[in-house]
Amino acid sequence: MARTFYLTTPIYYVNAAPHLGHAYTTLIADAMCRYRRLAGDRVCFLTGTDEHGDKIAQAAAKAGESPQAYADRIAGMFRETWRRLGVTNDDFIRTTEPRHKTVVQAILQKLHDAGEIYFGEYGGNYCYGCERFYTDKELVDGKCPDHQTAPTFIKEQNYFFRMSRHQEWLVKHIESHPDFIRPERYRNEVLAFLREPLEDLCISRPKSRLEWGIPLPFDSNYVTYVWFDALINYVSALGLPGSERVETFWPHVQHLIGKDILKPHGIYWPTMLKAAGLPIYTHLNVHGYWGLAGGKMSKSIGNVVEALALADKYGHDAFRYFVMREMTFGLDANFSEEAFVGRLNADLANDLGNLVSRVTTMVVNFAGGVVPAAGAEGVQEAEVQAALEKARAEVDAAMEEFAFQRALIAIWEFIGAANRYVDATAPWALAKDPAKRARLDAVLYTLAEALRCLSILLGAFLPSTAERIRELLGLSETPMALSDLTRGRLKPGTGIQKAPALFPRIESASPLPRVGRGQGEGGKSLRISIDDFARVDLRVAEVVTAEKVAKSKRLLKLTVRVGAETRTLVAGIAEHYEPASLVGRKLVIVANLEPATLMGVESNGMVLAASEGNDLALVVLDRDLPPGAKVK
RNA sequence: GGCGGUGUAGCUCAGACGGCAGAGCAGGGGUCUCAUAAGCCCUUUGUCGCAGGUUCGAGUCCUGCCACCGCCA
Repeated sequence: MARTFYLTTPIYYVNAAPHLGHAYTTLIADAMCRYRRLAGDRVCFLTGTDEHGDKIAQAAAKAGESPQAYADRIAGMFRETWRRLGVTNDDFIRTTEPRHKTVVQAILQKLHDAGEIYFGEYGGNYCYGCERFYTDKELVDGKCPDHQTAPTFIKEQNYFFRMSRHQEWLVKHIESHPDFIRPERYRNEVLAFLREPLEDLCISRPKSRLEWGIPLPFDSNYVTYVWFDALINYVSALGLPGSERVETFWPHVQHLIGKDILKPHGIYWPTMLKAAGLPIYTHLNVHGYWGLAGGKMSKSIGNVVEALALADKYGHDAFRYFVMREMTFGLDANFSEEAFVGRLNADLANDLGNLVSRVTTMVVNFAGGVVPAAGAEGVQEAEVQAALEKARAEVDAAMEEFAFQRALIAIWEFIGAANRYVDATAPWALAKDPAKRARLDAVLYTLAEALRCLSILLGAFLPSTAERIRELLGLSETPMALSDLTRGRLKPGTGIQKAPALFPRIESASPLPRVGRGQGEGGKSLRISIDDFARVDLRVAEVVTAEKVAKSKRLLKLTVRVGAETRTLVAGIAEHYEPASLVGRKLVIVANLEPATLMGVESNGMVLAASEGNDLALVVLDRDLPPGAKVK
């Protein structure tokens, strides 16, 4: 039974570039919508940008741009990021678009006509940074607790939304709909907040103070408060209330947000909808934060923007997998490059990638690259089938409640079952005995089928990988659907290609000895020849000058003498060495490295240093030698 | 200050109704050779934050304390 499904991400405030937090929200929304499409549902997936308010006007002024030009630029970055990551949003709403303004004004007028809005006076300490008033009690030493700046006393008349009158039914609604706000911890938080009397909500800003907003339809001296404007995007993207798309999708809307914006979505928004005579959303799904410090080791990932850059470094599907597998929906999680690479190697390369690789190779080697006849099914095939059905049911249940982590664990249990099936049936042994041809065919058919089903199960989570698996199976033209998750859809005779590594293992940058496993045998491995090593020109270099690179925490700019030559290089050691302490010291550098520009400084070489966790030590000579001496 | 959450193996975390402490990763051993030094099998480790209490029996219930986090003020 096809359902209608409308999912929104928050619209992202354009005062910052897209980062890990934005990406997580958007990618899980994408996975959810892809999954619903695979299930055959009618889906609308919305994201966009929030572009009004003081902060934007100020950021634009700082950048020397008009607010609109500034918003255009940042909104473009979001659009481009989602395109690059393969996000399948159906629409992208911007609060500066005419279609949005029209709906905001229509709703404001309706509320005004219905007596939900009144004109009143308010005076208080206003912090421009926070875009809000503070009570005397909240100020610390008379200053804004966030910005440490003195607030400005402002007395002004404004329009207020009678939010207080909706408190009672909102509490009842939340109590009678246990999964209205989920997970439960956030529902409790909203209910706790609602134990106190709800105040009316100021929904306007005088134009004398702020022009960058949507004018109130009933008073041109005021613009709409940014939150009131922003929330309405969820409706305005569909059209005016009463229009066809609103009628179709709005009754099924679910929102997805981070816990930082729980209050506007859990309290303001339902009361606004109720007052405007629109249906209340069906679910508010709230996720936690990504921590970057979270332990000892994530120095390599300085900030949330760099964390997002790892998507390009290691692959978009790997990134999707990591964020969905690592965070329990609703709780906080930690992001580190180390954990990312760990997941990539253990789950994607070893389990999934290797399964695809071994199966396709066997079909090519043992069956001439063609899907063989299905043959008879025995106990072992029944086990694979049971594992598939279990995974499918679990994924389905998990996706009902945004439990992406559980869905992926379930899929990986199926991958494990398929890997065990390979070992248990040992096709390479069957291939040696012509009398076992039929059995071999049955095994290879079962495995090819497993890959086909896997491509569907993965379709919502690792879209490119799913597509690549289907290409190998000659199914790139066949649309994916959950309804095809039954044995027997793959036609015998279909040509199968040998798979290149879907997820090459990322070997650790630090040359830790991998002892205890396999003993090497000199294979293809990590080892290099003496000639390989000779290509690296290591030299002794004497530090002539050292200074910090402006605006960088970690980088030092060094001038060094290497033989007769003096060159500049940049080293990420500022957190461990004072510039002055380095002058005159002899270090070891890689002298024939391609030049690179770091923070605007061209670096011609690399300083060698050992590091472990947060500790770092430069490589130095234990006896004096002249600069330029070769190290080998 | 009030309310709530969390604290379980080296790491990340599961553990409705109280009944002999679990998974994945990492580590150790073994095995196969189709495969990405991958797979598969076996395997070590825990004062379950601390201190009391209820109980025949408590990560699991109660009380107090400690640490960290969140919401509110």
